[in-house]
Amino acid sequence: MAHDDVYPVSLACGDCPIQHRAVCARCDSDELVELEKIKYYRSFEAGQTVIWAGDQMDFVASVVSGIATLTQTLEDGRTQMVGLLLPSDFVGRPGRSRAAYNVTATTDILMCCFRKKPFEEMMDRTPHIAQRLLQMTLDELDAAREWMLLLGRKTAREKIASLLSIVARRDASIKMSTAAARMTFDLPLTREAMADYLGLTLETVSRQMSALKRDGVIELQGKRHVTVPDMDRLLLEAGDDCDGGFLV
Amino acid sequence: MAHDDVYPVSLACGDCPIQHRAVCARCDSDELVELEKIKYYRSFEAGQTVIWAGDQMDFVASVVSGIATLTQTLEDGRTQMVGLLLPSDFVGRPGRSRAAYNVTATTDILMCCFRKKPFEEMMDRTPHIAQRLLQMTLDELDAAREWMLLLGRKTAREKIASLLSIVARRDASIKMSTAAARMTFDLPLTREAMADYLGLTLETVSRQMSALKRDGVIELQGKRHVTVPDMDRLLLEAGDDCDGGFLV
DNA sequence: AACAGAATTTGACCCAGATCAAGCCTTTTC
DNA sequence: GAAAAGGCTTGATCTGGGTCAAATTCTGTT
Repeated sequence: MAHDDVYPVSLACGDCPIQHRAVCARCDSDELVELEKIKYYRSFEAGQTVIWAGDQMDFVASVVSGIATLTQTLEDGRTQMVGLLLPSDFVGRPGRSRAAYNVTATTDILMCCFRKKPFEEMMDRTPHIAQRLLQMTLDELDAAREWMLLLGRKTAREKIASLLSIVARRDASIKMSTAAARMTFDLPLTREAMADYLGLTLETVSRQMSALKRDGVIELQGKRHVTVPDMDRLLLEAGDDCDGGFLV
Repeated sequence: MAHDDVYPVSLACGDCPIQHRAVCARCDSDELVELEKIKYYRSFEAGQTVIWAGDQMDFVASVVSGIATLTQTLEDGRTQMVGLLLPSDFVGRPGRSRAAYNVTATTDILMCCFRKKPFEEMMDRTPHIAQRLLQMTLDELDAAREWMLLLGRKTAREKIASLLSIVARRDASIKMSTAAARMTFDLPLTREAMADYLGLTLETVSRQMSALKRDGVIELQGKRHVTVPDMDRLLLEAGDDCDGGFLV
Protein backbone atom coordinates (compact mmCIF):
# COMPACT_ATOMS: atom_id res chain seq x y z
CA MET A 1 0.00 0.00 0.00
CA ALA A 2 1.32 3.40 -0.94
CA HIS A 3 1.92 5.39 2.20
CA ASP A 4 1.24 8.74 0.72
CA ASP A 5 -2.35 7.94 -0.10
CA VAL A 6 -3.26 7.59 3.49
CA TYR A 7 -3.99 10.05 6.27
CA PRO A 8 -4.66 9.39 9.91
CA VAL A 9 -7.92 11.18 9.35
CA SER A 10 -9.65 10.26 12.53
CA LEU A 11 -7.35 12.56 14.42
CA ALA A 12 -8.09 15.69 12.52
CA CYS A 13 -11.68 15.29 11.57
CA GLY A 14 -14.77 14.51 13.60
CA ASP A 15 -17.36 15.48 11.05
CA CYS A 16 -16.91 13.02 8.20
CA PRO A 17 -19.97 11.04 7.23
CA ILE A 18 -17.81 7.94 7.49
CA GLN A 19 -16.67 8.92 10.90
CA HIS A 20 -13.58 7.36 12.39
CA ARG A 21 -12.53 5.30 9.53
CA ALA A 22 -11.70 6.26 6.01
CA VAL A 23 -9.92 8.93 4.07
CA CYS A 24 -11.93 12.02 3.50
CA ALA A 25 -11.08 14.76 1.06
CA ARG A 26 -12.70 17.40 3.23
CA CYS A 27 -10.10 16.89 5.89
CA ASP A 28 -7.38 19.00 4.36
CA SER A 29 -7.08 21.13 7.45
CA ASP A 30 -3.99 22.81 8.82
CA GLU A 31 -3.88 20.22 11.54
CA LEU A 32 -3.62 17.48 8.99
CA VAL A 33 -0.77 19.21 7.24
CA GLU A 34 0.96 19.57 10.61
CA LEU A 35 0.42 15.92 11.38
CA GLU A 36 1.81 14.97 7.98
CA LYS A 37 5.13 16.50 8.90
CA ILE A 38 5.73 14.39 11.96
CA LYS A 39 4.24 11.06 10.98
CA TYR A 40 6.13 7.89 10.13
CA TYR A 41 5.02 4.37 9.31
CA ARG A 42 5.60 0.97 10.84
CA SER A 43 4.27 -2.34 9.63
CA PHE A 44 3.85 -5.63 11.44
CA GLU A 45 3.11 -9.15 10.32
CA ALA A 46 0.12 -11.16 11.45
CA GLY A 47 0.84 -12.62 14.88
CA GLN A 48 3.52 -10.10 15.80
CA THR A 49 3.19 -8.23 19.06
CA VAL A 50 3.22 -4.50 18.47
CA ILE A 51 3.37 -3.44 22.12
CA TRP A 52 3.97 -5.50 25.26
CA ALA A 53 2.15 -4.77 28.48
CA GLY A 54 4.50 -2.82 30.72
CA ASP A 55 6.47 -1.35 27.84
CA GLN A 56 7.41 2.26 27.99
CA MET A 57 5.54 3.67 25.02
CA ASP A 58 7.28 6.50 23.27
CA PHE A 59 4.79 6.88 20.46
CA VAL A 60 1.11 7.08 19.68
CA ALA A 61 -0.30 5.55 16.53
CA SER A 62 -3.31 5.04 14.34
CA VAL A 63 -4.09 1.90 12.37
CA VAL A 64 -3.98 2.44 8.64
CA SER A 65 -4.79 -1.06 7.44
CA GLY A 66 -5.25 -4.46 9.01
CA ILE A 67 -6.54 -5.50 12.40
CA ALA A 68 -4.94 -5.63 15.82
CA THR A 69 -6.21 -6.58 19.25
CA LEU A 70 -5.72 -5.18 22.75
CA THR A 71 -5.47 -7.90 25.36
CA GLN A 72 -4.90 -8.14 29.09
CA THR A 73 -3.62 -11.26 30.77
CA LEU A 74 -3.53 -12.76 34.24
CA GLU A 75 -0.28 -14.47 35.15
CA ASP A 76 -1.80 -17.93 34.85
CA GLY A 77 -2.54 -17.25 31.21
CA ARG A 78 -6.22 -16.34 31.27
CA THR A 79 -6.59 -13.58 28.73
CA GLN A 80 -9.30 -11.05 27.99
CA MET A 81 -9.44 -8.96 24.86
CA VAL A 82 -10.27 -5.38 25.84
CA GLY A 83 -10.42 -3.79 22.43
CA LEU A 84 -10.22 -4.33 18.73
CA LEU A 85 -8.21 -1.94 16.57
CA LEU A 86 -9.62 -1.46 13.09
CA PRO A 87 -8.36 0.95 10.44
CA SER A 88 -8.29 4.53 11.75
CA ASP A 89 -8.45 3.49 15.41
CA PHE A 90 -5.95 5.02 17.75
CA VAL A 91 -3.58 3.52 20.36
CA GLY A 92 -1.42 5.13 22.96
CA ARG A 93 -1.82 8.27 24.98
CA PRO A 94 -0.02 11.49 25.55
CA GLY A 95 1.95 11.86 28.76
CA ARG A 96 4.17 9.29 30.42
CA SER A 97 2.56 5.92 30.23
CA ARG A 98 3.30 2.29 30.38
CA ALA A 99 1.11 0.13 28.23
CA ALA A 100 -1.42 -1.71 30.36
CA TYR A 101 -2.04 -4.30 27.64
CA ASN A 102 -0.57 -6.18 24.74
CA VAL A 103 -1.28 -5.02 21.23
CA THR A 104 -1.05 -7.88 18.76
CA ALA A 105 -1.44 -7.89 14.99
CA THR A 106 -4.22 -10.23 13.87
CA THR A 107 -3.52 -9.63 10.20
CA ASP A 108 -0.59 -7.84 8.63
CA ILE A 109 -0.99 -4.24 9.67
CA LEU A 110 0.33 -0.84 8.82
CA MET A 111 0.39 1.81 11.51
CA CYS A 112 0.84 5.53 11.24
CA CYS A 113 2.95 6.61 14.20
CA PHE A 114 3.93 9.84 15.90
CA ARG A 115 6.72 10.13 18.40
CA LYS A 116 5.26 11.36 21.64
CA LYS A 117 7.30 14.51 22.09
CA PRO A 118 6.45 16.23 18.79
CA PHE A 119 2.90 14.97 19.02
CA GLU A 120 2.42 16.62 22.38
CA GLU A 121 3.99 19.84 21.22
CA MET A 122 1.60 19.83 18.33
CA MET A 123 -1.32 19.24 20.71
CA ASP A 124 -0.34 22.39 22.56
CA ARG A 125 -0.29 24.40 19.34
CA THR A 126 -3.52 23.06 17.87
CA PRO A 127 -6.12 22.59 20.60
CA HIS A 128 -8.50 21.06 18.10
CA ILE A 129 -6.44 17.87 18.16
CA ALA A 130 -6.79 17.46 21.92
CA GLN A 131 -10.53 17.99 21.67
CA ARG A 132 -10.81 15.48 18.85
CA LEU A 133 -8.75 12.97 20.83
CA LEU A 134 -11.05 13.57 23.79
CA GLN A 135 -14.10 12.83 21.61
CA MET A 136 -12.55 9.61 20.41
CA THR A 137 -11.55 8.52 23.89
CA LEU A 138 -15.03 9.21 25.23
CA ASP A 139 -16.49 7.08 22.43
CA GLU A 140 -14.13 4.28 23.36
CA LEU A 141 -15.08 4.62 27.00
CA ASP A 142 -18.76 4.30 26.09
CA ALA A 143 -17.93 1.23 24.03
CA ALA A 144 -15.92 -0.27 26.88
CA ARG A 145 -18.84 0.27 29.26
CA GLU A 146 -21.24 -1.32 26.82
CA TRP A 147 -18.85 -4.26 26.73
CA MET A 148 -18.87 -4.45 30.53
CA LEU A 149 -22.62 -5.01 30.41
CA LEU A 150 -22.05 -7.78 27.89
CA LEU A 151 -19.30 -9.45 29.92
CA GLY A 152 -21.10 -9.19 33.22
CA ARG A 153 -24.69 -9.95 32.36
CA LYS A 154 -25.27 -11.48 28.95
CA THR A 155 -25.63 -15.18 28.17
CA ALA A 156 -23.27 -16.92 25.76
CA ARG A 157 -25.85 -16.78 22.95
CA GLU A 158 -26.45 -13.07 23.50
CA LYS A 159 -22.72 -12.42 23.58
CA ILE A 160 -22.20 -14.09 20.20
CA ALA A 161 -25.18 -12.29 18.67
CA SER A 162 -23.86 -8.96 20.01
CA LEU A 163 -20.42 -9.54 18.55
CA LEU A 164 -21.83 -10.52 15.17
CA SER A 165 -24.09 -7.48 15.01
CA ILE A 166 -21.23 -5.18 15.94
CA VAL A 167 -18.91 -6.67 13.32
CA ALA A 168 -21.72 -6.45 10.76
CA ARG A 169 -22.36 -2.79 11.53
CA ARG A 170 -18.72 -1.88 11.44
CA ASP A 171 -18.18 -3.86 8.25
CA ALA A 172 -21.07 -2.04 6.60
CA SER A 173 -19.58 1.31 7.51
CA ILE A 174 -16.21 0.32 6.04
CA LYS A 175 -17.87 -0.74 2.80
CA MET A 176 -19.88 2.49 3.01
CA SER A 177 -23.03 0.52 2.44
CA THR A 178 -26.07 1.26 4.51
CA ALA A 179 -27.15 -1.38 7.00
CA ALA A 180 -29.66 -3.60 5.22
CA ALA A 181 -31.96 -6.34 6.49
CA ARG A 182 -29.78 -9.01 4.84
CA MET A 183 -26.04 -8.70 5.31
CA THR A 184 -22.92 -10.67 4.51
CA PHE A 185 -19.46 -10.24 5.94
CA ASP A 186 -16.27 -11.97 6.98
CA LEU A 187 -15.40 -12.52 10.63
CA PRO A 188 -12.01 -10.94 11.26
CA LEU A 189 -11.44 -13.20 14.28
CA THR A 190 -10.74 -16.85 15.00
CA ARG A 191 -13.05 -18.70 17.36
CA GLU A 192 -10.38 -18.38 20.03
CA ALA A 193 -10.14 -14.61 19.58
CA MET A 194 -13.93 -14.36 19.75
CA ALA A 195 -13.82 -16.35 22.98
CA ASP A 196 -11.20 -14.02 24.45
CA TYR A 197 -13.29 -11.04 23.48
CA LEU A 198 -16.50 -12.42 24.95
CA GLY A 199 -15.12 -13.99 28.10
CA LEU A 200 -16.01 -17.53 26.93
CA THR A 201 -14.13 -20.65 25.83
CA LEU A 202 -13.69 -21.39 22.16
CA GLU A 203 -15.83 -24.54 22.51
CA THR A 204 -18.76 -22.50 23.78
CA VAL A 205 -18.31 -20.02 20.94
CA SER A 206 -18.37 -22.84 18.44
CA ARG A 207 -21.44 -24.44 19.99
CA GLN A 208 -23.39 -21.18 20.04
CA MET A 209 -22.43 -20.40 16.45
CA SER A 210 -23.80 -23.81 15.50
CA ALA A 211 -26.96 -23.16 17.52
CA LEU A 212 -27.55 -19.79 15.83
CA LYS A 213 -27.04 -21.48 12.47
CA ARG A 214 -29.43 -24.32 13.35
CA ASP A 215 -32.05 -21.75 14.40
CA GLY A 216 -31.71 -19.84 11.14
CA VAL A 217 -30.38 -16.66 12.74
CA ILE A 218 -27.19 -16.85 10.66
CA GLU A 219 -25.89 -18.81 7.68
CA LEU A 220 -22.29 -19.94 7.44
CA GLN A 221 -20.23 -20.36 4.30
CA GLY A 222 -17.00 -21.92 5.48
CA LYS A 223 -15.90 -20.82 8.94
CA ARG A 224 -15.37 -17.13 8.52
CA HIS A 225 -18.00 -16.02 6.03
CA VAL A 226 -21.29 -15.13 7.68
CA THR A 227 -24.67 -14.19 6.23
CA VAL A 228 -27.36 -12.64 8.39
CA PRO A 229 -30.71 -13.10 6.65
CA ASP A 230 -32.57 -10.86 9.11
CA MET A 231 -30.61 -8.22 10.93
CA ASP A 232 -33.49 -7.35 13.27
CA ARG A 233 -33.69 -10.95 14.40
CA LEU A 234 -29.98 -10.90 15.23
CA LEU A 235 -30.31 -7.67 17.18
CA LEU A 236 -33.18 -9.22 19.10
CA GLU A 237 -30.97 -12.17 19.98
CA ALA A 238 -28.27 -9.76 21.15
CA GLY A 239 -30.67 -8.58 23.83
CA ASP A 240 -29.83 -4.89 23.52
CA ASP A 241 -32.55 -2.51 24.56
CA CYS A 242 -31.75 -0.08 21.77
CA ASP A 243 -29.63 -0.22 18.65
CA GLY A 244 -26.80 0.93 20.96
CA GLY A 245 -23.47 -0.71 20.46
CA PHE A 246 -20.32 0.98 19.37
CA LEU A 247 -17.17 -0.89 18.73
CA VAL A 248 -13.98 0.12 20.39
CA MET B 1 -21.38 21.37 53.58
CA ALA B 2 -20.35 24.88 52.71
CA HIS B 3 -20.17 25.21 48.96
CA ASP B 4 -17.47 27.79 48.87
CA ASP B 5 -14.93 25.55 50.48
CA VAL B 6 -14.94 23.17 47.60
CA TYR B 7 -13.36 23.26 44.16
CA PRO B 8 -13.74 20.81 41.31
CA VAL B 9 -10.03 20.43 41.53
CA SER B 10 -9.63 17.38 39.39
CA LEU B 11 -10.45 19.45 36.33
CA ALA B 12 -7.77 22.02 36.73
CA CYS B 13 -4.99 20.10 38.30
CA GLY B 14 -3.28 16.90 37.34
CA ASP B 15 -0.24 17.22 39.54
CA CYS B 16 -1.58 17.07 43.07
CA PRO B 17 -0.08 14.40 45.26
CA ILE B 18 -3.62 13.38 46.11
CA GLN B 19 -4.51 13.19 42.51
CA HIS B 20 -8.12 13.18 41.43
CA ARG B 21 -9.70 13.69 44.70
CA ALA B 22 -9.29 16.39 47.27
CA VAL B 23 -8.87 20.08 47.56
CA CYS B 24 -5.38 21.28 46.94
CA ALA B 25 -4.08 24.71 47.76
CA ARG B 26 -1.61 24.65 44.89
CA CYS B 27 -4.43 24.62 42.38
CA ASP B 28 -5.17 28.32 42.34
CA SER B 29 -4.69 28.56 38.63
CA ASP B 30 -6.42 30.89 36.21
CA GLU B 31 -8.42 27.97 34.90
CA LEU B 32 -9.81 27.37 38.35
CA VAL B 33 -10.84 30.98 38.70
CA GLU B 34 -12.56 30.73 35.31
CA LEU B 35 -14.33 27.54 36.33
CA GLU B 36 -15.47 29.21 39.55
CA LYS B 37 -17.42 31.76 37.55
CA ILE B 38 -19.59 29.30 35.69
CA LYS B 39 -20.14 26.59 38.26
CA TYR B 40 -23.37 25.90 40.14
CA TYR B 41 -24.35 23.22 42.61
CA ARG B 42 -27.00 20.53 42.70
CA SER B 43 -27.61 18.04 45.46
CA PHE B 44 -29.42 14.72 45.41
CA GLU B 45 -30.65 12.40 48.10
CA ALA B 46 -29.56 8.79 48.46
CA GLY B 47 -31.49 6.66 46.00
CA GLN B 48 -32.37 9.51 43.66
CA THR B 49 -31.54 9.13 39.99
CA VAL B 50 -29.34 11.97 38.81
CA ILE B 51 -29.41 11.13 35.11
CA TRP B 52 -31.56 8.64 33.19
CA ALA B 53 -30.15 6.64 30.29
CA GLY B 54 -31.28 8.33 27.10
CA ASP B 55 -31.60 11.77 28.69
CA GLN B 56 -30.35 14.71 26.77
CA MET B 57 -27.53 15.95 29.01
CA ASP B 58 -27.09 19.68 29.03
CA PHE B 59 -24.44 19.78 31.70
CA VAL B 60 -21.22 18.18 32.86
CA ALA B 61 -20.48 17.74 36.53
CA SER B 62 -18.00 16.65 39.12
CA VAL B 63 -18.87 14.95 42.39
CA VAL B 64 -18.07 17.08 45.43
CA SER B 65 -19.22 14.75 48.18
CA GLY B 66 -21.03 11.44 48.41
CA ILE B 67 -21.10 8.46 46.09
CA ALA B 68 -22.99 7.75 42.89
CA THR B 69 -23.03 4.80 40.51
CA LEU B 70 -23.17 4.47 36.74
CA THR B 71 -25.31 1.55 35.64
CA GLN B 72 -26.47 0.02 32.38
CA THR B 73 -29.55 -2.16 32.15
CA LEU B 74 -31.00 -4.73 29.77
CA GLU B 75 -34.75 -4.45 29.26
CA ASP B 76 -35.45 -7.55 31.33
CA GLY B 77 -33.88 -5.85 34.33
CA ARG B 78 -30.40 -7.35 34.41
CA THR B 79 -28.14 -4.52 35.45
CA GLN B 80 -24.40 -3.98 35.37
CA MET B 81 -22.61 -1.20 37.16
CA VAL B 82 -20.07 0.33 34.80
CA GLY B 83 -18.54 2.90 37.08
CA LEU B 84 -18.42 4.31 40.55
CA LEU B 85 -18.36 8.07 41.06
CA LEU B 86 -16.41 9.16 44.11
CA PRO B 87 -15.67 12.74 45.18
CA SER B 88 -13.88 14.65 42.39
CA ASP B 89 -14.89 12.17 39.67
CA PHE B 90 -16.41 13.59 36.54
CA VAL B 91 -19.57 12.75 34.55
CA GLY B 92 -20.80 13.92 31.22
CA ARG B 93 -19.01 14.94 28.08
CA PRO B 94 -18.71 17.94 25.86
CA GLY B 95 -20.59 17.89 22.56
CA ARG B 96 -24.12 16.67 21.94
CA SER B 97 -24.71 13.49 23.84
CA ARG B 98 -27.39 11.35 25.28
CA ALA B 99 -26.52 9.58 28.48
CA ALA B 100 -25.80 5.91 27.81
CA TYR B 101 -26.38 4.97 31.46
CA ASN B 102 -28.20 5.83 34.64
CA VAL B 103 -26.43 7.80 37.31
CA THR B 104 -27.87 7.08 40.74
CA ALA B 105 -26.97 8.56 44.11
CA THR B 106 -25.88 5.87 46.58
CA THR B 107 -25.53 8.33 49.43
CA ASP B 108 -26.67 11.95 49.56
CA ILE B 109 -24.45 13.72 47.07
CA LEU B 110 -23.44 17.20 46.11
CA MET B 111 -22.41 17.84 42.52
CA CYS B 112 -20.60 20.76 41.03
CA CYS B 113 -22.14 21.36 37.62
CA PHE B 114 -21.32 23.37 34.52
CA ARG B 115 -23.81 24.04 31.78
CA LYS B 116 -22.41 22.61 28.59
CA LYS B 117 -22.34 25.76 26.49
CA PRO B 118 -20.17 27.92 28.75
CA PHE B 119 -18.06 24.90 29.63
CA GLU B 120 -17.25 24.26 26.00
CA GLU B 121 -16.48 27.90 25.35
CA MET B 122 -14.14 27.81 28.28
CA MET B 123 -12.48 24.68 26.89
CA ASP B 124 -11.73 26.57 23.70
CA ARG B 125 -10.12 29.41 25.63
CA THR B 126 -8.07 27.29 28.00
CA PRO B 127 -6.66 24.25 26.20
CA HIS B 128 -5.23 22.97 29.46
CA ILE B 129 -8.74 21.93 30.49
CA ALA B 130 -9.26 19.77 27.43
CA GLN B 131 -5.90 18.11 28.00
CA ARG B 132 -6.70 17.50 31.65
CA LEU B 133 -10.08 16.06 30.71
CA LEU B 134 -8.33 13.83 28.18
CA GLN B 135 -5.97 12.58 30.90
CA MET B 136 -8.88 11.77 33.17
CA THR B 137 -10.84 10.04 30.43
CA LEU B 138 -7.84 7.92 29.47
CA ASP B 139 -7.46 6.90 33.11
CA GLU B 140 -11.10 5.90 33.19
CA LEU B 141 -10.67 3.94 29.99
CA ASP B 142 -7.75 2.03 31.49
CA ALA B 143 -9.84 1.33 34.56
CA ALA B 144 -12.76 0.15 32.42
CA ARG B 145 -10.46 -2.22 30.56
CA GLU B 146 -9.04 -3.56 33.78
CA TRP B 147 -12.62 -4.17 34.83
CA MET B 148 -13.30 -6.04 31.58
CA LEU B 149 -10.57 -8.50 32.52
CA LEU B 150 -12.22 -8.94 35.90
CA LEU B 151 -15.70 -9.44 34.46
CA GLY B 152 -14.60 -11.79 31.72
CA ARG B 153 -11.99 -13.95 33.37
CA LYS B 154 -11.87 -13.78 37.16
CA THR B 155 -13.54 -16.17 39.59
CA ALA B 156 -16.07 -14.93 42.15
CA ARG B 157 -13.47 -14.99 44.93
CA GLU B 158 -10.96 -13.06 42.84
CA LYS B 159 -13.62 -10.53 41.90
CA ILE B 160 -14.47 -9.83 45.55
CA ALA B 161 -10.81 -9.58 46.52
CA SER B 162 -10.20 -7.18 43.64
CA LEU B 163 -13.09 -4.95 44.64
CA LEU B 164 -11.98 -4.89 48.26
CA SER B 165 -8.40 -4.01 47.37
CA ILE B 166 -9.55 -1.24 45.07
CA VAL B 167 -11.85 0.26 47.68
CA ALA B 168 -9.06 -0.02 50.25
CA ARG B 169 -6.59 1.77 48.01
CA ARG B 170 -9.02 4.50 47.14
CA ASP B 171 -10.07 4.90 50.74
CA ALA B 172 -6.43 5.27 51.80
CA SER B 173 -5.88 7.99 49.27
CA ILE B 174 -8.95 9.90 50.51
CA LYS B 175 -7.70 9.68 54.06
CA MET B 176 -4.27 10.66 52.75
CA SER B 177 -2.77 7.76 54.60
CA THR B 178 -0.21 5.61 52.90
CA ALA B 179 -1.21 2.08 52.08
CA ALA B 180 -0.17 -0.07 55.03
CA ALA B 181 -0.07 -3.82 55.53
CA ARG B 182 -3.11 -3.65 57.84
CA MET B 183 -6.03 -1.52 56.71
CA THR B 184 -9.54 -0.74 57.84
CA PHE B 185 -12.30 0.89 55.85
CA ASP B 186 -16.05 1.03 55.24
CA LEU B 187 -17.60 -0.53 52.18
CA PRO B 188 -19.55 2.18 50.38
CA LEU B 189 -21.76 -0.42 48.67
CA THR B 190 -24.52 -2.85 49.62
CA ARG B 191 -24.08 -6.52 48.74
CA GLU B 192 -26.45 -5.99 45.85
CA ALA B 193 -24.45 -3.07 44.48
CA MET B 194 -21.27 -5.12 44.80
CA ALA B 195 -22.97 -7.90 42.86
CA ASP B 196 -24.01 -5.50 40.11
CA TYR B 197 -20.48 -4.19 39.91
CA LEU B 198 -18.88 -7.63 39.74
CA GLY B 199 -21.38 -9.38 37.49
CA LEU B 200 -22.47 -11.77 40.25
CA THR B 201 -25.58 -12.36 42.36
CA LEU B 202 -25.80 -10.92 45.85
CA GLU B 203 -25.91 -14.43 47.32
CA THR B 204 -22.57 -15.28 45.74
CA VAL B 205 -21.10 -12.01 47.02
CA SER B 206 -22.28 -12.82 50.52
CA ARG B 207 -20.94 -16.38 50.37
CA GLN B 208 -17.52 -15.26 49.14
CA MET B 209 -17.30 -12.54 51.78
CA SER B 210 -17.99 -15.21 54.38
CA ALA B 211 -15.38 -17.48 52.81
CA LEU B 212 -12.72 -14.75 52.84
CA LYS B 213 -13.58 -14.07 56.47
CA ARG B 214 -13.41 -17.76 57.37
CA ASP B 215 -10.00 -17.99 55.66
CA GLY B 216 -8.69 -15.00 57.59
CA VAL B 217 -8.18 -12.79 54.54
CA ILE B 218 -10.55 -10.17 55.96
CA GLU B 219 -12.25 -9.41 59.26
CA LEU B 220 -15.76 -8.03 59.42
CA GLN B 221 -17.16 -5.71 62.07
CA GLY B 222 -20.84 -5.50 61.23
CA LYS B 223 -21.67 -5.68 57.54
CA ARG B 224 -19.90 -2.70 56.14
CA HIS B 225 -16.79 -2.29 58.21
CA VAL B 226 -13.87 -4.30 56.85
CA THR B 227 -10.39 -4.91 58.21
CA VAL B 228 -7.68 -6.37 56.02
CA PRO B 229 -4.95 -7.81 58.28
CA ASP B 230 -2.56 -8.45 55.39
CA MET B 231 -2.91 -6.37 52.28
CA ASP B 232 -0.46 -8.48 50.29
CA ARG B 233 -2.52 -11.56 50.99
CA LEU B 234 -5.60 -9.79 49.66
CA LEU B 235 -3.80 -8.67 46.52
CA LEU B 236 -2.67 -12.24 45.99
CA GLU B 237 -6.26 -13.41 46.22
CA ALA B 238 -7.25 -10.76 43.69
CA GLY B 239 -5.06 -12.52 41.15
CA ASP B 240 -3.61 -9.38 39.62
CA ASP B 241 -0.22 -9.75 38.01
CA CYS B 242 0.96 -6.37 39.22
CA ASP B 243 -0.34 -3.83 41.73
CA GLY B 244 -2.32 -2.48 38.77
CA GLY B 245 -5.85 -1.46 39.43
CA PHE B 246 -7.31 1.96 39.13
CA LEU B 247 -10.83 2.75 40.05
CA VAL B 248 -13.12 4.50 37.65
C1' DA C 1 -3.89 -36.02 -5.17
C1' DA C 2 -2.27 -37.17 -0.84
C1' DC C 3 -0.42 -35.45 3.44
C1' DA C 4 0.41 -32.48 7.52
C1' DG C 5 -1.14 -29.28 10.67
C1' DA C 6 -4.05 -26.08 12.35
C1' DA C 7 -8.70 -24.53 13.18
C1' DT C 8 -13.14 -26.04 14.24
C1' DT C 9 -16.96 -28.95 15.66
C1' DT C 10 -19.13 -32.26 18.55
C1' DG C 11 -19.75 -35.32 22.54
C1' DA C 12 -19.66 -36.66 27.55
C1' DC C 13 -19.19 -35.12 31.90
C1' DC C 14 -18.49 -31.80 35.73
C1' DC C 15 -18.59 -27.76 38.66
C1' DA C 16 -18.87 -22.69 39.92
C1' DG C 17 -22.18 -19.84 40.42
C1' DA C 18 -27.34 -19.06 39.76
C1' DT C 19 -31.85 -19.81 41.62
C1' DC C 20 -35.23 -20.64 45.06
C1' DA C 21 -36.31 -20.55 49.81
C1' DA C 22 -35.89 -19.86 54.67
C1' DG C 23 -34.18 -17.55 58.50
C1' DC C 24 -31.42 -13.76 60.91
C1' DC C 25 -29.85 -9.38 62.20
C1' DT C 26 -30.29 -4.15 62.50
C1' DT C 27 -32.81 -0.14 61.99
C1' DT C 28 -36.82 2.41 61.81
C1' DT C 29 -41.59 3.26 62.97
C1' DC C 30 -45.49 3.78 65.69
C1' DG D 1 -40.90 -2.20 73.21
C1' DA D 2 -43.39 -4.65 69.55
C1' DA D 3 -43.74 -4.81 64.81
C1' DA D 4 -42.38 -3.97 60.22
C1' DA D 5 -38.92 -3.62 56.78
C1' DG D 6 -34.48 -3.75 54.68
C1' DG D 7 -30.31 -5.83 54.24
C1' DC D 8 -27.66 -9.96 54.90
C1' DT D 9 -26.54 -14.93 55.54
C1' DT D 10 -27.09 -19.73 54.83
C1' DG D 11 -28.90 -24.01 52.83
C1' DA D 12 -30.58 -27.09 48.98
C1' DT D 13 -30.85 -27.71 44.35
C1' DC D 14 -30.24 -26.75 39.41
C1' DT D 15 -27.87 -25.44 35.15
C1' DG D 16 -25.02 -22.80 31.75
C1' DG D 17 -20.88 -22.95 30.41
C1' DG D 18 -16.25 -25.04 31.43
C1' DT D 19 -13.11 -29.12 30.79
C1' DC D 20 -11.34 -32.99 28.58
C1' DA D 21 -11.22 -35.77 24.58
C1' DA D 22 -12.16 -37.27 20.06
C1' DA D 23 -13.70 -36.52 15.40
C1' DT D 24 -14.05 -33.41 11.39
C1' DT D 25 -13.24 -29.86 8.37
C1' DC D 26 -10.24 -26.57 6.14
C1' DT D 27 -5.33 -24.89 4.43
C1' DG D 28 -1.86 -25.10 2.38
C1' DT D 29 2.45 -28.14 0.65
C1' DT D 30 5.09 -31.40 -1.48
